[in-house]
Amino acid sequence: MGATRRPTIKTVAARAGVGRTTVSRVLNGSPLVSDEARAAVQTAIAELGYVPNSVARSLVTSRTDSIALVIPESESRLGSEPYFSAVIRGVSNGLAGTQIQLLLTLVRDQREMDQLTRFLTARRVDGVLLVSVHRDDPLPGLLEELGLPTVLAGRRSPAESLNHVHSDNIGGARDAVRHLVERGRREIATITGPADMDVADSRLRGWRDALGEAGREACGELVAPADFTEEGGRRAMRGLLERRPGLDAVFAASDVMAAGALAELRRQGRRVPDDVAVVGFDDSIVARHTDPPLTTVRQPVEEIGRTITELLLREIGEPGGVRQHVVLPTSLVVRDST
Amino acid sequence: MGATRRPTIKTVAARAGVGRTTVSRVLNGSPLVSDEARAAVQTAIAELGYVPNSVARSLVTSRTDSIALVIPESESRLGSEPYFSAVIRGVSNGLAGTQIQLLLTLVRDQREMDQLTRFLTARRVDGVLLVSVHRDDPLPGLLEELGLPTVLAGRRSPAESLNHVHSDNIGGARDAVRHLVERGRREIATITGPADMDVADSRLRGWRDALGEAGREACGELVAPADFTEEGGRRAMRGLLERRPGLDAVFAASDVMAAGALAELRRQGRRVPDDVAVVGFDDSIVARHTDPPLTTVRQPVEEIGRTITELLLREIGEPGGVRQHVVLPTSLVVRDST
DNA sequence: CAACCTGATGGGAACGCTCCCACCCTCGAA
DNA sequence: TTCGAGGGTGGGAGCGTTCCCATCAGGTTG
Repeated sequence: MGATRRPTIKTVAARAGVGRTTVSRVLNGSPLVSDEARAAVQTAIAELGYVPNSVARSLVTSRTDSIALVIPESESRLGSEPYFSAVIRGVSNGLAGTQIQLLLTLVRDQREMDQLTRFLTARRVDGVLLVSVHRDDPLPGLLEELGLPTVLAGRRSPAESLNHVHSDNIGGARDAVRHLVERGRREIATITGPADMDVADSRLRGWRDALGEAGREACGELVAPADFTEEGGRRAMRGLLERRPGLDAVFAASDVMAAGALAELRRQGRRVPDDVAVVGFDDSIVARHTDPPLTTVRQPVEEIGRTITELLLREIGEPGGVRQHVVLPTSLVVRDST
Repeated sequence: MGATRRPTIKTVAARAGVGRTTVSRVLNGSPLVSDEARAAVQTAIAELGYVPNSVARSLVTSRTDSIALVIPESESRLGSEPYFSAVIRGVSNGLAGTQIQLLLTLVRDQREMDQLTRFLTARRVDGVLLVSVHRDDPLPGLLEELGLPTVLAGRRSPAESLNHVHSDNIGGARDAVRHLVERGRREIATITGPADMDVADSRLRGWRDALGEAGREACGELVAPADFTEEGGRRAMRGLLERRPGLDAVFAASDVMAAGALAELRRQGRRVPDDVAVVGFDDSIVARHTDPPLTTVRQPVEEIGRTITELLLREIGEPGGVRQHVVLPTSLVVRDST
């Protein structure tokens, strides 16, 4: 019964006529091996089809050669939000060429959070990427305490102490609103993301800044809070129209919310952009397909994914370096909704 | 310098005044432990904040408590295709309540394929989920050879030998085309997915079947091959209009391709649905936002994710059972494009 | 020619766990 | 009273690596 078990380093050593240590050295690229020994080992490896057991290696090196991407979101958002897919793609790109594996962890409730805590405490990964952080998220603090290398996509607040990468949310939002001002819009409202996320704050601030520049008042009635969902965008739009029937422009802090706003505007018989102009944020796939196609702020989401990965790999390679903070530029994509 | 190292099972044993084995038994829920001993161990664990080292455990049990989700796609598709996000969400749901971790592996080129092969050969996961399989994909064969538990979302061919789950692609496509027939459309074309994917085949077959039922000829000129991308859908539509200027309906094998088709139709000044009716497949987020909103075949993608996960867990739990084959139902969602 | 270095090598120990097995104790049956 | 059964227990071995250290050959130095 040829259920031959997998060859180990010992098998290889025996076959190559050398000691275990020499095989290990070849495996790890040590220069302290003679050419003959190296050749013999390599032949043996090839003949046996030997693959090192990385679990055993992990046990002694206490590295896992894997990182976790943690997405702490209510189940609904991954999927409707193309943002996450793009981040994943970027992370995967950043990992290409390394031997590092990507663990994907969706945290939906407290139970999953507890499980993740144990998992991280057990140091089953070499580092963590954290996406979509909320202000009072306990995870960043835990990670800091554990001393586990961490990079955030986004930040808890402008005073973020951990490594983090985000796009220029303030500037992007400002550009969007400036664009509306230039188009001659008089009453420019905004639909914001969740109040406990810095990304929502920043985009709101960009809106406010641009209005200030233009000498307009950023009246509180013009601000409608939502939650980055389509339904939230719809509801926010409804509220705005009730409070300010005369508004002629809306800046939504995400494309998905903008799509909801468009739906509500259509339902109420307002024409876009004739009656109301709409700008989104993200330049996700939905922006190209809405009716009319959406003017939006493009942010380099995939590049965010790649960058957080690179920072994390650096941090894992040489821990305790200076905390990094990278801001990536945005650009306005003008379509037919303005 | 309190850089106290993490407690091990030995530390706990000493503190609880028992042997290592007893601690291990408590950890693994063995009934052969007295109540006092169990209590003592649990107290010690709590006091020390002990977390078992799963790497060490893996080394001896040769289980990894993780599975891989392999997405063998050219980089462009994850992200534009909401399909993958939904599968991921379903998989994550299926894993909730287990201790099993999800590894996400994007395979974009041969190098990454080789790396994955080594990874799987080293049995660094307990099982594999494979999504978006192509007919001549070498991976399923490799997995079969390795005897690694595997479940496919989709299948290589109707004769698939591995566990697999897919939606009723033939039936869904047939429903879509029947719907077009009922709407009185005379010349119904189709835009297909890649010829080397069964999912494309099946949807094509559904189109053909429905035409047959209606006593129409499934003329080859009405078939435009594409690749599940928007640009592909656009090009296919252009080709169809050149060959058959008189067509009045198109069934696209995915929403994203349908969106491309819509764009091309608009460019050429054809009205949808007045001149040409369009049906997509997936009921992804784009379908709701196209202009006009897209009639499409809903498939339960998230459920596919959950189901493949459940099958995989079962297979891992008791290997060598009967190969499973699950088909999930689709439903037609009628919107304004037909 | 002795003392020393330097490169190449291999065995022992350790990483933290599970599992096998031997042991002890208590109990009920013969 | 003796014996066997069986629950509860703990020590040893082993999982497949890496790392530390001792060893050895060969060459260089004074």
